[in-house]
Amino acid sequence: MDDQPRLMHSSHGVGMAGHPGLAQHMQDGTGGADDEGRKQDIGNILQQIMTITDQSLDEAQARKHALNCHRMKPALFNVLCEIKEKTVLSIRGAQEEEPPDAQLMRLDNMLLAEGVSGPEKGGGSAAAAAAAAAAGGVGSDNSAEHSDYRAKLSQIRQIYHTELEKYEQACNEFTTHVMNLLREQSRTRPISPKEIERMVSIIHRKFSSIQMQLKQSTCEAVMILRSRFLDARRNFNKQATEILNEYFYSHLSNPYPSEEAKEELAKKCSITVSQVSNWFGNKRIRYKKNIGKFQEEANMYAARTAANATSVSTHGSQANSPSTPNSAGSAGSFNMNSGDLFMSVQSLNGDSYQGAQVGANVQSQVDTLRHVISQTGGYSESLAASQIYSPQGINANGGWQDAPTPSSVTSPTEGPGSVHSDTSN
DNA sequence: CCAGATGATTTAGG
DNA sequence: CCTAAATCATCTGG
Repeated sequence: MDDQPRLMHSSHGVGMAGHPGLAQHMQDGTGGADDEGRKQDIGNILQQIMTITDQSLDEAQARKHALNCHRMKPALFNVLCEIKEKTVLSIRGAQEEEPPDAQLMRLDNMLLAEGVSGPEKGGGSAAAAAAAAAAGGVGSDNSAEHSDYRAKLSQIRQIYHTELEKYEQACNEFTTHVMNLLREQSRTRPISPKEIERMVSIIHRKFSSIQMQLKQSTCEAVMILRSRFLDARRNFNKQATEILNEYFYSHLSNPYPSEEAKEELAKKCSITVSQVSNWFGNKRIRYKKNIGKFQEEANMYAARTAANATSVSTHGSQANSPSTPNSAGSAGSFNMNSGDLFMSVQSLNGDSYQGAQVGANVQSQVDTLRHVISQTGGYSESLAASQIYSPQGINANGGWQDAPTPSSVTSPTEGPGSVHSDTSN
């Protein structure tokens, strides 16, 4: 007798832990003579409950059937329904519609963007390529490197999909199982369809939280992969850098590519326009900061473009041989930035003055030539006097930006007529 | 490990 | 929006 409570709380979770009220009610029955008998009944019931798991299915079924056919059953059922309605409503009230999880959406978006959760077929390589392009692009020469990335990515994708499928399947199985169970039980206890729905949504929530973990770890894996394979090679490939540098040094007087020019460069380098912008932004600032450091580079590109643009007057004999770029002198003059030796190119530029369409070409060549000239020691001396070189736009207080008004500076040589020399592009 | 290089991002100004 | 400038985050070579 006094081991009943122990029984109640022990074993199999079949006990009445969930219904303390019931137990209480049973025990605080009216005292008196029949108390003993009542306890006996309760003991029997509990005993039955405790052994319920030991029963065979048939037995249980039979018992259930017996219960269903009990004459008092409908009445009892109604009472249960009534009680339930009261309690369930309060529960329902607390039940919130789950707002779409922002975190989950972010993960989903990312997986989609990475091509992990996208369409299975073809999505793989295409998405990988897209990701690659987005990640910094890269041109032709490293497609081999990307195959590795792609392989790993598709591996991740495969794992992700199988896991996801497994989860989904498990979820569905479990859901149908629970639903069947509930439906079955609804014959003996009141269960509204709403409740089933709620149960299902709870199950789904649980499973989706598991899915979220899966997505999260997949995202992490992809991120790691990316940083390993793509971001790691955030250096643009050599060719791209070359193209950009070429443009930069051949437009040194005004290294601000227009939108179209940016697009063109982006296309040529297979990078994005904003990457082109970034590159030029960085280049300008870094060039300006330490012009001396870039001399060698400048010479190289200047020489190259000058060589390419042969048709111009300045035979490349000197230009073609960058020689030792060690022109400390010119570097010095670059650095000094005193501001007054700028715009002097106008004399050269005079030719282009008449035709806007030629202007751009000429200007760029002037730029490159200026550098070649500044570099090739011999010239620099003679021409330095005539202030040919020095990055024209760069004055003491800074950038190319405020350069275009030569009148503001001491340029006694020319009239303001030929001003807009660097309105190339 | 460090310093330098380099692409990206942030901040502030126009 | 674009830019300059500062700064961050990584990668790289010594």
